Amino acid sequence: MARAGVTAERLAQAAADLADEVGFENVTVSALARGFGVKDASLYSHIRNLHDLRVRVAVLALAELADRVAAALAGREGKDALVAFANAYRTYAKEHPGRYAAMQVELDPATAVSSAAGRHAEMTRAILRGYELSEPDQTDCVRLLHSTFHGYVSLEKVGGFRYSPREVDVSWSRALDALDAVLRNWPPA
Amino acid sequence: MARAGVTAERLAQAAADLADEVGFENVTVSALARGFGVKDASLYSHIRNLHDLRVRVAVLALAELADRVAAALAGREGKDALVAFANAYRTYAKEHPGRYAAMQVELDPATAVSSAAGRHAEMTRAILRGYELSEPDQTDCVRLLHSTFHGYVSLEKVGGFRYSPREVDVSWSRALDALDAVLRNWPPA
DNA sequence: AGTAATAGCCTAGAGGGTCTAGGTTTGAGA
DNA sequence: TCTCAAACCTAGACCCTCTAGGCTATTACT
Repeated sequence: MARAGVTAERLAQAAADLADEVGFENVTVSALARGFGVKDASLYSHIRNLHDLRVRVAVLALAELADRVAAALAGREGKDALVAFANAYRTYAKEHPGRYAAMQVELDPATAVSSAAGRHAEMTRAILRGYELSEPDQTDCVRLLHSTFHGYVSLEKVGGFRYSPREVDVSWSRALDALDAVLRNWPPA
Repeated sequence: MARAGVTAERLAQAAADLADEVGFENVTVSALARGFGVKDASLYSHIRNLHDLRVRVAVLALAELADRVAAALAGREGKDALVAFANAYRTYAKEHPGRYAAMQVELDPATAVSSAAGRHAEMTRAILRGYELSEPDQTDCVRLLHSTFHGYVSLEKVGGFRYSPREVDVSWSRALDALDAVLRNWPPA
């Protein structure tokens, strides 16, 4: 019988696609094996276990998102850059809910360092260059921005904003206005 | 043989405690049944299924947190109130990681309405009364605040802030300063 | 007090998932 | 052509969810 040609990379890709379809929590090694026309046990020569698979999806998603954000950021600065970053982030989360959920798995330090997480931090810092901020304010701002983006996207997904007629997109762009304002006028410690 | 005295409420309580111990995702009907000295199948006369159990934990956590926030808010206004709310939120999330995770399950509209979610929204609006904001800005602010709180707490938990020496508590209080500033000076549309 | 109804608990078991141990096939290079 | 490691397999242990159907303790009513 012909080989299915499974590799860890293909598994991660397939798992990511499946996650976007059925939800990150519902991705199973079994379902993946079925997809490749192979027995469950076979996959364990490519991945250590389910957690390992999930981490691979997280790393993949982190890199994909970093690429998108980098593209969105090209040639922009100041508020333009802020808005481009934020929208790239939110759009990715909406288009790839499973991948986005994967990004929330806790990575062990080694994996985190070798992942695209550093690029995300760098790019956020790049935005802040338009705002005349120095350390440690910069770090505080990076944390605030990331928190707000993630929080908004994540509450939007679980339906936390459904109980007001106010359009979610409008609130989002007002939130970006507010972030821009606070970065331009960062309060002294 | 004596009855174990299982009720849906006790199950939700036990599930919440277990969630804080082993993580919300790892709460199983089986483990719960073992805790009560009862067979798995017996629990299904009290809960519909695992999802139902999780929703009950979410509702429980929502109510508990609302109580805490209400207590923290009593007699405060303006920035004091903002900080008290935020800290009550973050403290609860840290003390009860499992319960906090439960709060992120998607509730169907009926459950959401009958839950304490409304109280949370009301209390956030109460804070904003110290800031001279009217609709629809108020709704935008509620969303921004909630997003930032949730985002920060949630990134902190998965270790997103571990890669800078800057103390997480300090960044947090600077974020609250920033939110206060932006609420006092909410940018026009 | 006697009885009927109900709620709480049980056994049995189907079905699906993770993961290990150990065996067989395949393909690429010596 | 032979070798050997990688890719895949079977078998099976173990845990989990949830249904069906049955027994029993408690409660509620006559």
